[in-house]
Order: sequence, then C-alpha cells, then structure tokens
Amino acid sequence: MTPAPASQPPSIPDVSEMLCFSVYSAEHAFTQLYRPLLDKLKLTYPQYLVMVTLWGRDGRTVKELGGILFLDSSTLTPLLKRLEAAGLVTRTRNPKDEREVLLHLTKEGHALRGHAAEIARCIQDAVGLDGETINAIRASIDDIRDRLQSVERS
Amino acid sequence: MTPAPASQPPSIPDVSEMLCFSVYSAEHAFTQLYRPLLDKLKLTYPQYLVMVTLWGRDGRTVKELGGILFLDSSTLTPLLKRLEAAGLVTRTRNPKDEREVLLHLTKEGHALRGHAAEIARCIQDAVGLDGETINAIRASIDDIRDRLQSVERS
DNA sequence: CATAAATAGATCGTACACAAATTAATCGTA
DNA sequence: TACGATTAATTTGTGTACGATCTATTTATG
Repeated sequence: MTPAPASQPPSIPDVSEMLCFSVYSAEHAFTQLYRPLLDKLKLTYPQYLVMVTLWGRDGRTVKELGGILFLDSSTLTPLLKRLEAAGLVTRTRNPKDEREVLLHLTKEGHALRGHAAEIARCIQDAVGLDGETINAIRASIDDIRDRLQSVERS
Repeated sequence: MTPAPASQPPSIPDVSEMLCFSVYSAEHAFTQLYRPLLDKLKLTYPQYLVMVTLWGRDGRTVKELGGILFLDSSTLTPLLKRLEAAGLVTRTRNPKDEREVLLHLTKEGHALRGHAAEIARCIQDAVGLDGETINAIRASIDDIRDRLQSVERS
C-alpha cells in the first residue's frame, strides 16, 4: 500500500526547480549579506541602491530614480524622507516644474561613498567569481528581466 | 571641456552594472508578472510559493517550510494565518510535539493546484527560453545564492 | 525529577513594495 | 485664455520581510 497517490492531477514542479524561486531566494541571500555591512552605514539595502544611483548622478527627480530602480513613487517617497531625516539627501521642488522633487546629496551623503566602495568589495569577495563570469550571468538575468517586462507591458 | 569631473574619490559602479541589482530587479519583474495571474486565485506571490511547497508535500511544519523557502516564522506565521483564513490550509499543533504547527491543505487548497499549472505555463511563455537554457541560468543563480549563504554563515 | 538549555512559534516594531485614491501643477486644445 | 487631460508626488491600506523579544514545550544534565 503506497502512503499517498504520488501526486494529484496537474504536476507542479518542486519549488526549488522553479526559476522564479531561484531569483527570489538569491535576492534574499544578497539582502542578508548586505544587511550587516550596511548596518554600519545605517542604511537598508533599498536605501543603499538609491544612494548608489545618486552617487552616480545627483539632482534627479523621484520619477527618474524610480525609472532606474523600477520602483514606484509610493515606495520611494517614504524611503527618501528617511534618507532626508538621516541628513543624507535633500528633497526640493523643481522651481521650473513644481510637480517634480529634485534629489541632491548632502555633504554627509557624499561622504558615505567611501565606505560603500569597501562594501562593494566585500560582496565581490562573497560571490567569489571572476568579473567575466559575473558579467555573463548578469547579462542572462537582465535578459530574463527584460523579457518579463516586455510581456508585462503587453 | 568634460561636463563633469568623471567621479569623486572611490568609484562605485553604475547600479545597472551590479549583479545584486540584476537579481533585485529580476525579482521585481517576476513579482509583477505573477501579480495579475495570482490575483485570480486571490494569492500573493509569497503565498503562491508556500502553496507550491505544500502541493509538493503536505503536513510540514512551519520550520520545514521556512527551511525550504528561506523564510522565518515571523514572516510565515501571519502569511499562513491569511491562507488559513482563506480556507486553503489548516494549522494544527503536532500532538507528538506541541511546539510544532503542522500545515495541511484543505480540499480548496488542493483544488487550486489545477489553476496553478496554467500560471506556470504563462510564466514559461513569458520567459520564452527553452528548458535547457533556463536550467543553466538557474544553476548559475543557485550557485551564487549558495556562495552568499555560505559567507553569511561564516 | 528538577531545573537549565534548546527549540518552535508567535508578537512587536520598522521598513519596503505596490495598488488605488488624492492633491497640486502643467499641458493641450479649442 | 479657459478648462479638461495629463503628470509628479503624496497618502492610505494591505502584505511581505526581518530582528528582537516572548511564551510554551521539549530535551538535557545534574
């Protein structure tokens, strides 16, 4: 007597064999690895991504930032208010178009950049793969993301 | 005359060139693609992952489920209570060890499995890559996840 | 067998993440 | 130029996520 009839009608793959779960769990692993490193800077991982974007270029609008990070303003507004409260960024309305909010790094915000470079090195070491290999994997993942996004829009 | 002095002291890569961001944004893209499909089942994406795990095998503890999905009880308890309230799972203390909570699918929980198979097909189509290619990428991502996790533990 | 240590869940506080609704400013077109 | 449509950001409500803490139960050790 078998303990259970193997599996009901439509067979669903094991969660560990699903691509979406690989991505989901890898995302968790990155977040967990970043957490103790970012704690020293009093930044969360999404806040860090925002800071990286602003270190690249200052004076962007919330909309532009959201376009880069694929985040909506309802996520960014409270996050940016926390960064403002922490003294890392300023949020000012664009005088040319009062609908827009311009984001600028403060002196303290710029100063964090140095520590962030160390963190990037830590993460590189943790992944432990050469740049060539990482770029190839990154290209694959970006390809999948773009495919998913093009379906979303259709 | 260059428009800006290239970059301040330590150079941080563009966010779009960071592996962690690829994973982060791909995760978003999956969530966004799943959302309208799962809305029909009144499930969120993390709830769906829990259901997939339970469709694979019933009667697990919260601990076991968390081990598979890399989630802890403070995330799973409220999520499972919502699934219970939706009539999809039951949560009962293990009489053999009252510390544990056993998770079982209800008839309604089992019934959803059929719809889920359709969703899996939709996602496959969205990715639009053959199984061979997907498996290779999945292996790469899982490898990175495992590397990150082994560093976390050390 | 009594009590300390370990374990499994649950609770609480903080911070994303997003849909839907709201407010304010700008644009398009008659 | 008036005014409806569009746009940018904010607010609100729901649902993850997780660290820290707490409770209840089981296990280990004297």
